[in-house]
Amino acid sequence: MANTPQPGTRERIVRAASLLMQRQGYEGTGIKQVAQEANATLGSVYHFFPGGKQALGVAAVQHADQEFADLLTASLAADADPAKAIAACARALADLLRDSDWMDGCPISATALETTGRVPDIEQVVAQAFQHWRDLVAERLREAGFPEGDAHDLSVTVISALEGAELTAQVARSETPLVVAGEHLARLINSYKK
Amino acid sequence: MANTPQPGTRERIVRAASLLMQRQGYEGTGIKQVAQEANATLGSVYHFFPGGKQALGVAAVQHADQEFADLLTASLAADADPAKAIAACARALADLLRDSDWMDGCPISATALETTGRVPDIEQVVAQAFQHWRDLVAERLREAGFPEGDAHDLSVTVISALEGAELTAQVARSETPLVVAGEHLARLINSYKK
DNA sequence: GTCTATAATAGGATAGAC
DNA sequence: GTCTATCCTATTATAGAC
Repeated sequence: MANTPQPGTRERIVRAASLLMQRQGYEGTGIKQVAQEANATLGSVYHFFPGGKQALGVAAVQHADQEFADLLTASLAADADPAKAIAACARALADLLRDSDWMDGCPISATALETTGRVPDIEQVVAQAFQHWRDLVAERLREAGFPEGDAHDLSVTVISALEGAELTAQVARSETPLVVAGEHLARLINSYKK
Repeated sequence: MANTPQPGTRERIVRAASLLMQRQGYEGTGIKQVAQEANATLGSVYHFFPGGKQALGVAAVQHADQEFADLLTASLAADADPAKAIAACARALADLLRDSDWMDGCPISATALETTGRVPDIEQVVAQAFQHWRDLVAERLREAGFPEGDAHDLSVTVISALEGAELTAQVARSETPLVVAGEHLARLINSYKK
């Protein structure tokens, strides 16, 4: 079902770049390190990404975009009540964070903050990723009967709050911020119900 | 009243480092660039910070910690209703962000994400800063009559949500995420009232 | 305390053989 | 497509004159 036969070189490079940039940021990640982690050579990296580090950053962010979108889609579909689904999503993120020994937070936050206003190509795909995630939440809320305006505003806050809670949880090395944010978001969503 | 007679060299260096790391992150900021922006020489930077870049990063984060704590304290004191005060704080952050042409978001987020789990000295002062900010919010909520448990949980979510909304607003180049987060936080806080 | 010069290393990127 | 070698620049950090 899943499409993971054996990742080709290009895909290994993108995955390694995405993981390293998640953990160390864009500036903190070297192309040579990416090649090493991907079991590829520097020549292969530049073969697939003639645009250099920026092009690699763009691909890494797009990869992470889809990865988190998949997690979000699965979380949102797991419960008929979107409020409960989002609280469960926050707990799932807390589990992933703890299980990675607090290394794997939001896959694009670090890159986003380092490049915003300075690397237009990356800035753009980062903005698209956030919009993508908000759209998934908004659509789920509309499906559940929330009016358009409420669904939009809540989707903005849901993604913002999850971002901030993940950062906070990572820095504090504690699941609490994510768990509490999930509960508060559910409460907020329920306060708009009907 | 304010204590700004003429900043000495050390203070100019710390301020420049804090501003540059806010905008470009820790990894993206060079010591030479800090020296240049501070109108100091490389020798002066290493004179005041023999610990090198890490020591400079620690000082920059501590400076930003106090800076944001001052803004937060002023915002929280500006309204008798803490819910309204926090919504106003979010709007104030949106104004600052827009007025800086979306350059000046949270002063420590980028550094936090790049160094967490990798640079213990910086990780520690980042964690202290977040705790400091949460404490200010929690104390204000307790003052306003919220029970200890609610005040604690709400303070965690308030700082998390402001962090996430600032990141989101910066990336989207829009005040909306911060304004909406402020309104949602006020609504959440009011739902615990009494 | 300040300045310049420089060491030592790592970074992004390219060339060309295979 | 893959690999190695290399160029060029920037980076952190140090030395020592003033």
